[in-house]
Amino acid sequence: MIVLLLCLQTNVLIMVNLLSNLKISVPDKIFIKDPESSDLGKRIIEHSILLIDEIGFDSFTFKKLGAKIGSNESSIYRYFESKHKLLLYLTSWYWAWIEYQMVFTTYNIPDKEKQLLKAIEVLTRTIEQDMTFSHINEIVLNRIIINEYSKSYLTKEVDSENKEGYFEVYKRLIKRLRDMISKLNSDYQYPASLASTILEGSLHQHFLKEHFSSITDCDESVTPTQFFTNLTLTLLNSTKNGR
Amino acid sequence: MIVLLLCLQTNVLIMVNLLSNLKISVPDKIFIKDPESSDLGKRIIEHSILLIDEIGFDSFTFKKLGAKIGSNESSIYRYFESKHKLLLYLTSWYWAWIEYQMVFTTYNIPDKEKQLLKAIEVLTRTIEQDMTFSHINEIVLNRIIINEYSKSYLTKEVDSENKEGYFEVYKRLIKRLRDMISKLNSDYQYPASLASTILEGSLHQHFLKEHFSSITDCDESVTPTQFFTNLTLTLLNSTKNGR
DNA sequence: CAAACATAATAGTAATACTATCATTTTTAA
DNA sequence: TTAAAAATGATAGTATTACTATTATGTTTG
Repeated sequence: MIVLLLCLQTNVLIMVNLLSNLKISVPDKIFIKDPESSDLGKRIIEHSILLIDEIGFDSFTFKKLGAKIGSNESSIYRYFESKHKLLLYLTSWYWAWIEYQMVFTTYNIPDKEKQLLKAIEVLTRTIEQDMTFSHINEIVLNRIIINEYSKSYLTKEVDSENKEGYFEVYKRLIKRLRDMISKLNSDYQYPASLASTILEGSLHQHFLKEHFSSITDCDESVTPTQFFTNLTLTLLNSTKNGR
Repeated sequence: MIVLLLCLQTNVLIMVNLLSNLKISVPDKIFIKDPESSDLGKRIIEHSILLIDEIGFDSFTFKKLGAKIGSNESSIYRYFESKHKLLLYLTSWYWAWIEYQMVFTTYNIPDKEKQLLKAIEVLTRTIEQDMTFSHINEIVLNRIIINEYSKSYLTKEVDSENKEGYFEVYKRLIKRLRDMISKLNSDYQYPASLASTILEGSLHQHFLKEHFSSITDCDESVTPTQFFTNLTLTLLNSTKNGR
């Protein structure tokens, strides 16, 4: 047990070190000025995460954020043209961070099934450890993704924004998962739908656990990871070799 | 083929007749004044569906709706205290209508598996036939559910609104599906999570089909119904009798 | 036919989601 | 070192939103 904890801790430390030299890359059309390029920019990101978590995205405004960081509304508009773009930035950052973890932790696993299970774990788990390698609090950001992510694409502008590449990171992540599914069982007919269902469904189960507990089996003892691991393994094993 | 079409047609007709005597019941705390009780109320519902579909819920306002139906903003406020409550009304109505169809079409099916499959079909299919038994266009309302439903519960007020009973219809529908799952296979460990995943996941696959086709297998020839039917049957058959 | 009720018209408010302009401070480059 | 450039701050302004309140007008019904 202690060994396991040490391993986990070590893994986290390795990632923190790697990431402090790496920069999570977000499509640059999302922002006017890169928030990573200045102190004010970083404060905007740091405190927008905290404020959106606190009051919800719908009540969040640049004016309130300005007040919180002792800066001016008009200065924030020099980084993001709207609060919607800021949400796109935060979600792209989050998915790029998850993608990084997924690729990193599955890279050297030769067994395809174990690899897929590890990927599902990374994608569906509750974020409990703040990597603190930066100004971004990943635990809080994870809550924002659960509560607000859908709002980033459930808009009338989704098609034009998709063409601009604003959802590339998310789609790439799902395609990686889809490819792992297909590699494990090339007979399974719906790898992309399964992959997108795992990602979106996991966010949904986390939400239900908090707010509509009567329509989920997930609670303190059962995790969305267990539900989707069981689901995926059962699906892929039973269709293997035309069984 | 002709017989099948006639059967479908007949079923629809039976339902239209039944429903013209029945009233879809929506929790009455959602509205100030029942929109079914007056001509203006019905016009509010009819045209709010069309206008939300046209410009999206985010751009929708009571002022614009008033202009569209030749009525006054202030009159609409006598029916609903906010556009959020109107969305809750529309979604509750929709789920109650789906629930009615599900209960109706599965009632006399003795085979549990066939019954569950029928239920999944009703819950996940594209609405293609407008029942036109009323002022409500179900095809358009279905599109609204796909594009806007999440916004009705992804709010800071979700817990208090849940206590008020605003999501009862939706939860009841999922519980019905969960019970059918459990009846078919009592060994399966996650009947509620599977049921909620089918409902939410189906809306999501319909959305992906329209806007992010690269991360779904659903298209003109593959339906969300097929994906979730295959998924459910495989899951429930493989865990049956501890297999 | 009068009271009750429904709807319409108008006005008003605080907040939102910005844009524009100009002043001040900080950084950088010659 | 100093001047220009860049970043930030302060202020003001606009159209719209999401309502509330009041009063007027039309319509039903007992």
